[in-house]
Amino acid sequence: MSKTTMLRNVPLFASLSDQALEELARSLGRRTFAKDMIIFHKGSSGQTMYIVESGKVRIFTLSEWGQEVTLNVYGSGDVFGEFSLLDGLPRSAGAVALEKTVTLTLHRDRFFEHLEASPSMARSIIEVLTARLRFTTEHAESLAFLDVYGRVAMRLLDLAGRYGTEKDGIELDLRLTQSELASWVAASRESVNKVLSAFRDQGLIAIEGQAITILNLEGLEQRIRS
Amino acid sequence: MSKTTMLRNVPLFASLSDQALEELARSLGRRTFAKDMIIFHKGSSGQTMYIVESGKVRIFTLSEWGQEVTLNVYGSGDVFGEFSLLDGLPRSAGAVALEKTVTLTLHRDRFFEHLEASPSMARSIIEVLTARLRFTTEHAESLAFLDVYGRVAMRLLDLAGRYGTEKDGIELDLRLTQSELASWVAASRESVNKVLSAFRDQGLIAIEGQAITILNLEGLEQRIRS
DNA sequence: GGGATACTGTGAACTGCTTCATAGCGCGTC
DNA sequence: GACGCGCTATGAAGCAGTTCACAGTATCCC
Repeated sequence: MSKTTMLRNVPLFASLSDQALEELARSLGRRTFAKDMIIFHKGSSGQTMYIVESGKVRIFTLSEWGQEVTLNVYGSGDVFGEFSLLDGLPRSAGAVALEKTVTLTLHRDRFFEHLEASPSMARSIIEVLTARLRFTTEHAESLAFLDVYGRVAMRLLDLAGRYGTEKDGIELDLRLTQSELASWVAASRESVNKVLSAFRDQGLIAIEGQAITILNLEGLEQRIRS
Repeated sequence: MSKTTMLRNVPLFASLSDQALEELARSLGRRTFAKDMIIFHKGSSGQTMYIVESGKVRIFTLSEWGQEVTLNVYGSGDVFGEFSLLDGLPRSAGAVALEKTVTLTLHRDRFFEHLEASPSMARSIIEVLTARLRFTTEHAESLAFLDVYGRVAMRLLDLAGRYGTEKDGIELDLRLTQSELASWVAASRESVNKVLSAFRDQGLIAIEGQAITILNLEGLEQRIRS
């Protein structure tokens, strides 16, 4: 896939004009990371945004008790590190390559050069950021209202939307343990286990080792409305 | 207070240059609302941002069962309706004047005119939005981890930071009922009542009718670390 | 004042979730 | 193969928070 096409699929840039996009694409660099290589550390002063071209990246931080907690996992086409690109603040979490991964990179200075040259680009970036902020604000509040079933369902749907590979349902082949899933939905590992079992028994999902297949999207969605 | 000074206190515009700010100030209108007047309805296509010059505004929406839920209350110096200004999407909630209130207004078209003229303004807006997004994302997730005590403490501190009037502690003279507070922290009215009583007994706050005075900020902060 | 209305305060029963405990399973390694 | 290790599975006990029920208090209106 061309650099321009990759950029086009980044929500932040999705509504840019073809011309602006191609110019921006020319500023993209490319970096390759071997498996288990650290891409950046929490607290470091980030100046770069990454787009995953191939491979998989884990975003992590340390919990209060020094344990690594996975915040997110990104795959081909996903963007990470864009906050530091935009606001210049230090990285709020670390990133590590889960396998060999190739990324396109965009440097803060390059980005703002383009921005100054193109007012319409500023406008579209602002609109996208605002929409995202609006969504996050509304969404986040609803998290506290949901029970564990709802929160697990929500997270599964989120993952499905981002990684689902269609195949007798939507398959999630992320290698995530129940403990990780638990930390994402603010619940105990045991509760998540029981929720998953319940979903399986209801025919909403299928479980095979660490792979989860979503059989019934709508059923899961209904579990969210508390 | 002058229009320029009001603008300067809006986080979104705080880092603009004096010149840019004064130009923007000239585009501000002024609107006055009588008590209980609707400022805008949920779903309407907003084009305007408001800065409260004097008075008090309640942001509200309807719950699933048709009941009005207060999302926020804004007072002098606060900004509301900025999402629709920035992204052009419909209002996600309604706004009503709680008392006679005077607002400064900024129209979407005016705003973008200035934006196109000033690239550095775009930059600073993007940085502010991103910082806010970053904060919201990180913060919001922690909500689900907190117990009711923590969530109430958090909300009280938030309100204190925005409305606190220093006076033998930080006084919150918002007329908010326990039910409203409860809906903000995703808990039952009864639980909130018990939490408040506990905080009072611990000497963290004082309660007089619907006014709450925070006596011990640090004590409250400690209740947040789950 | 008397009555209606809205809010606060508080106990009792119930429930969802956590914590604790224990067992089983899969996999790598010696 | 046998042991250890990490993950999954499941049941029992405990607890935080909800729901329910009702009493008390302030405020507004006739």
